[in-house]
Order: sequence, then structure tokens, then C-alpha cells
Amino acid sequence: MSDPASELASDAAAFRQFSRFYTSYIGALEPDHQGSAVSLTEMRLLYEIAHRDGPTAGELSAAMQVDPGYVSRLLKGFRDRGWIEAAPDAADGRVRRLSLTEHGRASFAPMYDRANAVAAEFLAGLAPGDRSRLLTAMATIRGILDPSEPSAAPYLLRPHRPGDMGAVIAAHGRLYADEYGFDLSFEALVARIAADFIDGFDPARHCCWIAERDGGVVGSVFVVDADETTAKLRMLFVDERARGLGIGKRLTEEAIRFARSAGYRRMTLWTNDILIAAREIYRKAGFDHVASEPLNAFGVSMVAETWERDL
Amino acid sequence: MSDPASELASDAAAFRQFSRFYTSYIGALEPDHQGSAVSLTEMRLLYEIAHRDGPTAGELSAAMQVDPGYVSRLLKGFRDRGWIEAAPDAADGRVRRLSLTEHGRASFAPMYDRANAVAAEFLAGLAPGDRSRLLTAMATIRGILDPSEPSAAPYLLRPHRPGDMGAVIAAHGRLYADEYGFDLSFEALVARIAADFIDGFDPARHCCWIAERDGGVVGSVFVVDADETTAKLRMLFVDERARGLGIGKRLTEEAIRFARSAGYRRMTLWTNDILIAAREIYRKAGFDHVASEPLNAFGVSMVAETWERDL
DNA sequence: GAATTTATTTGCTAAAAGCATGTAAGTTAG
DNA sequence: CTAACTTACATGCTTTTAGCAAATAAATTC
Repeated sequence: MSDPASELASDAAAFRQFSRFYTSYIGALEPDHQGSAVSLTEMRLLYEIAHRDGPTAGELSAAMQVDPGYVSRLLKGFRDRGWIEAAPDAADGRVRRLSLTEHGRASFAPMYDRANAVAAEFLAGLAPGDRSRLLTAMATIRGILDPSEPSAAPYLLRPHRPGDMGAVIAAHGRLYADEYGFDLSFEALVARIAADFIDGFDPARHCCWIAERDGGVVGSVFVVDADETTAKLRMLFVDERARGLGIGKRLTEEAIRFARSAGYRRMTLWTNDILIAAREIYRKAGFDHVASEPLNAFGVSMVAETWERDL
Repeated sequence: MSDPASELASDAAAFRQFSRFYTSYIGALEPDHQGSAVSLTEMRLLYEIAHRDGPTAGELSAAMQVDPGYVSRLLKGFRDRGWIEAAPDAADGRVRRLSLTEHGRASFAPMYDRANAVAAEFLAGLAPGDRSRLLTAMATIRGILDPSEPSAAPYLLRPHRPGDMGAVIAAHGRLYADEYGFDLSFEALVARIAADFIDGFDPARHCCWIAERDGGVVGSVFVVDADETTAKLRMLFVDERARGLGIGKRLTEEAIRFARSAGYRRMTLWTNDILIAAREIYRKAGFDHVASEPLNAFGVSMVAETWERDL
């Protein structure tokens, strides 16, 4: 597993195994096209015609990776059945813009609905949590394989809810242990801070933002009060796997926005010299480094830093 | 979106859209079978023969949902090429058990490897984070759609390490909120217990077991000291998705074993009347219910119970 | 305006896969 | 123990699916 080449090979095997599984699974789930009025390819073609704006035959052939001659033949069949009509293009006399007729739409809809109904029935049989996990996972795969479909936001900011504090604690513990060699006592400290946050939570003065991606917590930021007019930013983190999306910047901005609207006049935060990426985010967000002191904690030596900015 | 029926319908549409996308995507990715020695179906068939133990033609036809006649014909082709051999069954003279010959294995391997190599090359082109997200998402889908394949590795017990306390806290918070309606203050309580455990950790007197499965924490148990001769079992949990594997029983046994070897003479634990499954585990592990008192906490009314056993 | 390119159609063909029937081996009712 | 039925696989025949290559017609380039 440590050898990158063999890891890649086993990933490839897993990938293909999934594909094999999925295609056969879907084959079993899709209503039987055997003997039905339209084949699966015809169905796809109709779908594309319905969901594009006046496509041409060539466009469909290219998009679906189907032989143009075959597409032409299938379209002829649709025309014979009165499902589509082909309007000559104003600019180019060779191409013909295709669209479903009323009759085509009426014929296609029930076929499409029937297939969807089978899928819906299947989904309804799943536990609600599984259903959303399934669709999230599908969106994830789609987002990775098909960059043209940026499928909604790559991440989501939301307030905290049960399970989040633990996730934030776990992420801090793992991250700081892996990257900076902190020992377990750091995770204990974070756990206490999180517990204090919950027990003393005052929505007017405190706030927590959780960054979520693929159903998992990938970032957080907390705002608590240092004194009457000073807010304190705490526990900012972004998971390694979600970096480069601007999540850290966004969380910091949201924290500042909240602090301002809650009436604080200054904001302070505590960090240290080894957290290079975080320092950069703070600097760009308008914080200044105002004090330093050496610190031995969590089994590591570092320089603790205080940063501040006016709001 | 608030209407459950229309939500289900849109989920179904998303589900099918993904399937459409994925099958066409995979079709494009698989090496071109056009003109190649074997068709995709032949490839699947060879794969099934290689990965089953002496399958029969009928078995393959049923599993792959392919016409028996067609399967028979394809098998004949394989036999003609010397790729498979058919041994008559001892019990039933009609059936013939199939297996790859050496030559068949040698012919199949490169085809299979080539397909895997294409997949590997594709995966190598992805960002490393995307690759792991992709495979995780695939495993998620597979786990939901195909519960019969609950991954090879059942589970693993190990001591705690960075990130585990947070995971345990998160699991408690989520689980008790979902199943019993506990509010956030419960998660804060668990966080404090976990923090205290780490800060006061004494390997001779305390212990923590983490149950891990597919790289995630799916269960835990803690042993701390109540007094000189009494051990206290705490924070036993098993994730919903890992139930039925005997993890709860196993964790409890390990906790008892540790307590005994650490020299404790009694073991006590605190639970409540609504945790039916946990109570059953404690009962079977030899604990007796010795005291009850009503409790209002975490936004819920319950009856707190103390259980004990000698070691 | 001839040559070339592009969008679509059509003739031909091959592969893929199903249906119906056949055959031999096994099972069961009388 | 046989006749009737069932099961597992094989074969003949056919349909469906889909590709290649050449044809046609409009558009573009030289």
C-alpha cells in the first residue's frame, strides 16, 4: 500500500470493479427495453432532443458518441412515427434543427416517467439517510469525472449541529498530529474549547460556521468573546483534502462579518509560527501580528502569536 | 422541495441522470472492444468464469442476465479457442463445470490488465485528493446498493490515537441526537469526558478501545477508575452501520478483560432505560441493574440506571 | 467557378443477442 | 419400472443494434 504504483493499480481495480457492479446493477434496475417500443439508445436520443435547444443530428451524434449514420436512421424512425420534426436552419441549409412534436413529447413522457418511477420506487425503499448519502456520493463522482458540470457549490457553509463539534475536534487532532507532531493533549484542549463553546453558547455573541463537503465536515471557524468589545476567532481549520477551494478565506470572512454585526469593535486571534497557511489567510484578511512568545506545548516547541484587527 | 413526493421524484431524476452519465462515461473509458478479439460480454463472461468456482453455463446466464442460448454459443467459442474446459459434473450428467485453462488464463490476463491499465492511467490523471474522494464515493454507493457485500474487512480493535476522541464525540453527538433527540449539551458532556480521559490518562488504570472499519471509527469503549477497586465502563457505542457484527459485545469483553488484568475487583457503568440495545449487551456480559433514578438532561426525560458486576 | 469541406442520408454488412426448438440427462407419479 | 415431465445445455433461425463507406447536397475556400 505504501508503493504508489501498486496503490494506483489497486485503485484501478477497485474503480473497474465498481463500474462492473454499477452497470450490471443499473441494467437490472432499468425497465426492460427488450421488446419495448424504443431501445435504450433511442431513449437516450429522445432525451437529448428533449433537453437540448434545437439540436442538429451531428451534434447529437457527437455528444452521444454514436455513428452519424445510425443516428440519422433512428431520427428517420422518429420522424415516421411523428415524434420529432426537423426545421431547416436559417443560416445553413444543410443542417436541420430537431425538436419533439407534441405527439413526441406525449409519447416520450410516459416512457421516461416509467423509468423514473422505477428509480423512485427503488429510492423510496432506502433509509432516508442512505438516500441522501447515495445522491451526494453520485454528485461527488460526477463532479470529479465531469468537470464541465460543476454541480452546485463545491462546499457548503452552515451553522453547527450535533456531531459537528466531534468532527471539528477529530480534524484538529488528526491534522495537528500528522502535520506538526502535536500529541494527544492538543485534542483534549480542543475538546474542552468546543465543550465550553456549546455550554456557554449565546447566539448574539458567539458563532460557529461549519464547511461541509460530500457530507463530511472539512472546515470550521468559531467566534467567541474575549471582552465586551473584542471578538476572538478560534479553531479555524480546513481539511487537507479540501484545500485550494478558498474555504479558509471564506470562513474567516464570515467570522469577521458576524463579529462586526454582533457589535464587536476589534477581533483577535491566537496562532503560531508553524501554521504558515493560516498566517497567510489572517494577513490577507487584514489582521496584524501584534505579539509573540515562545511556547512549549503538545510536545512541540513553537512561537505563539497574537494577531488583531479593527472591525 | 418540502413535498416528500416531489423530492423523491427529483432524487429519482438525479439518480437516473447519474446512471446515464456514468454508463456513457465508462463506455468511453473502457478500451475499445470494437474489432478486438473479445466483446464486452465475452469479457464479462470470462471474468465470471475466472472468479467463480467451477460455474455452470446456466449459473452464468442467470447471474449475468444473458440468454442461455447466447451464453452457450459464446462458451463454445471459448472452447474452440482452448480458453476453457468443461468437466462433467459427478452428480448430474447434464451440467458441465467450467474453468479457464492455462491458455485461457494466459489470454484473459493481458486483456484484463490492459483494461485495468487504462483505468489506472485515467486515475493517475486525477488530483490525488479527487482520486480518494472518487473511490470513497464509489465505496459509499456500493455499500448502499449492495448490502450483501459489506466489505471484506469486518472490523479491527485498536488503542486510541489522534483524531479518535473527536470521532467518538461526533458519533455520540450524532447518534444520540438522531435516535433519542438529545440536544447539543450531550455532545459537550462527552467532549469533557474525553478530554479528561486524555489529560488524566494512566495506561495502568485506564484504557480505550476503538473499533475501526473501512478506515472509519465505528465503535468505542473506555475504562476509567471509579475508586481503588472499581472500574467504570464508559462511552460504549457502535455506529448504526456496523451493527450486527458483534462489535458491542466484543468491546465490552475487552473492557472487562482489561479491568480484570488491571486489578480492579468490580466494574460499574451508567446507562439509561432508553438504550435498549446497550442494556442487552450489558446484561449478557454479566452486569446487573442495581439502581435507577429519573433524570432530565439533554432535553429529554429518561431513567438513569447503574449496572454492576464482579470481576 | 472549381475544389474542398461539412451535414446528413443511404446501401451494405457484421456483430450481438434473443426466441424457439431440439436433445440428452434427471426426476417423479403411477 | 416405465411414461411423463422437468432441467441443462445446444443449435437453427431471426431481429436488433450499430458501424463503415459511399452518395448527396449545401457551404466554404482558393
